[in-house]
Amino acid sequence: MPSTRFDSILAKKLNTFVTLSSAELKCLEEMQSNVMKVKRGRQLTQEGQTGHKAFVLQAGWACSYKLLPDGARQIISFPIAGDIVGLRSVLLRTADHSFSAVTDAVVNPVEGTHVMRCVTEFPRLGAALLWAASRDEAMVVEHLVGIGRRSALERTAHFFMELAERLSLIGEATETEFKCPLSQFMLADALGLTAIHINRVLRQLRERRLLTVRKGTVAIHDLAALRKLAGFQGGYLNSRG
Amino acid sequence: MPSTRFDSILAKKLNTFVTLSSAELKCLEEMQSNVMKVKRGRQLTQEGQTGHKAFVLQAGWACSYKLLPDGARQIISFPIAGDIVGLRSVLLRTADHSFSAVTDAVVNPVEGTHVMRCVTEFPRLGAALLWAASRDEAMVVEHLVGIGRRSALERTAHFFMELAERLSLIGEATETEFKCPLSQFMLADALGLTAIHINRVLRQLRERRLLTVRKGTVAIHDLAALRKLAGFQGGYLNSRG
DNA sequence: CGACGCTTTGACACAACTCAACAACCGTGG
DNA sequence: CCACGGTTGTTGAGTTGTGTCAAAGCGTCG
Repeated sequence: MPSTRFDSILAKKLNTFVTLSSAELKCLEEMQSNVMKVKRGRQLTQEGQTGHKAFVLQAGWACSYKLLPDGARQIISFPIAGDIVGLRSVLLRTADHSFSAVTDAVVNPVEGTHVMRCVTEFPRLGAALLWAASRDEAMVVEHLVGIGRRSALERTAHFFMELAERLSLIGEATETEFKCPLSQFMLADALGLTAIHINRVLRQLRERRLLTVRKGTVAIHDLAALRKLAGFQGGYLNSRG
Repeated sequence: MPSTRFDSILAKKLNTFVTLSSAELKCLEEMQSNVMKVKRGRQLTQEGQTGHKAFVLQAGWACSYKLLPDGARQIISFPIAGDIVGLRSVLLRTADHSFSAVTDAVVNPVEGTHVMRCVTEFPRLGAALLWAASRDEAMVVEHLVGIGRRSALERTAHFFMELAERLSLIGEATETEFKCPLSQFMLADALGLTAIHINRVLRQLRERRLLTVRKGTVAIHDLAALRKLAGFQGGYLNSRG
């Protein structure tokens, strides 16, 4: 049994998919040896940039997004601790999205070549990373479905359900509550809405006694009703699918 | 120089990313040895299904989509010849989307385990497949941005620009025209709109002398204006980034 | 204390949806 | 060959969800 005391949060996550050998764990930890603290709001990757790194997020919140010519922003995802960002951009030669810290955060920059070496040397580790990437992609797809075919209310409910589940998997959420440092502007840019409309939606969720957002924490009042409203099927989030 | 006469369309595509050795090509062709004809409308993968295969599309059009409880449908993508479908579902144990043939089509079912073997035995081939997967994901992201932040008109223009580029890469489109067997209902479900509204948008594109869709073929009248309207940056589609 | 960022609310505008009807097309079978 | 039914496309009128503009409340931090 490999040591667990010094496992990174990423290792814990991948371990739910396949149990990694100590050699594989060692490789994974080496990959994350380079630590970097970043201030909130700091941009780490710029869309269109080449010669970039991937990042493992150790602590804090981040967001990946694209900007349009008219200044509009679409947020793709909110990576949290244990998530990998920019793996895709390593394969395509040029980053297809930007990436910023939402809160003060800790990240590990990783060279693309380093990742490739790990993957070819330890195929099982490669498979685990692929699984994580697939999970991320499934989240983007679910996001697409939400924006395309769910009402603002359903979409917002779904967003918080997914977030709750993800945070709970890393022990940062209970059944009834979790921290969430996202402003209504960010929620709006993620959900394809206006900050003003998000505000109205949040009020409705509050008045229906489903969910309250206040001072950076989300309180869930009626989980069952929320899941029903959102049509939430969390199967794509954990490895036991 | 490896033979090109018997290369599959997938091999051609991957070859633009890295030049494959004959051993790698052989492995790739073996992967595609299992041929299967499917009638239009036929569903090949069902969301939630486990123990599924991936598919390489050789000819014809397909679509991958998700259905919502209320019967609404969101189309994720329209795979065309040379595209791989369902790779992600192989990693996650359960398919996260459905997959149907839009026209009569020819596909190669591929076992997930077979893919994994190819990847571990030929890392460069694995990298090439990863590149293709990254490209597909970038398309989904761009799709998300469109639905979230572009108007119906811009979004539709962008959709056709991307399609034109993809088809042109496999030699199925000229600068001014290509075949497109998608009904307005499908366009609607892809673009997060109503068929009725798509119809109005298409009329507008026609009246502005930008693009005409008629009888399954799309005629492009003003490429430059369309790209500008759509804010189209096709960099994510080809391997020269 | 003022300034700034974020939230909240109201009144109004507009893009996209719904409902309804009809026209064009296509494959099928008589 | 034509008649037919079903699918797809087209158009109009009216509705609604979400965006826009404007203003005020609230917290926090310097």
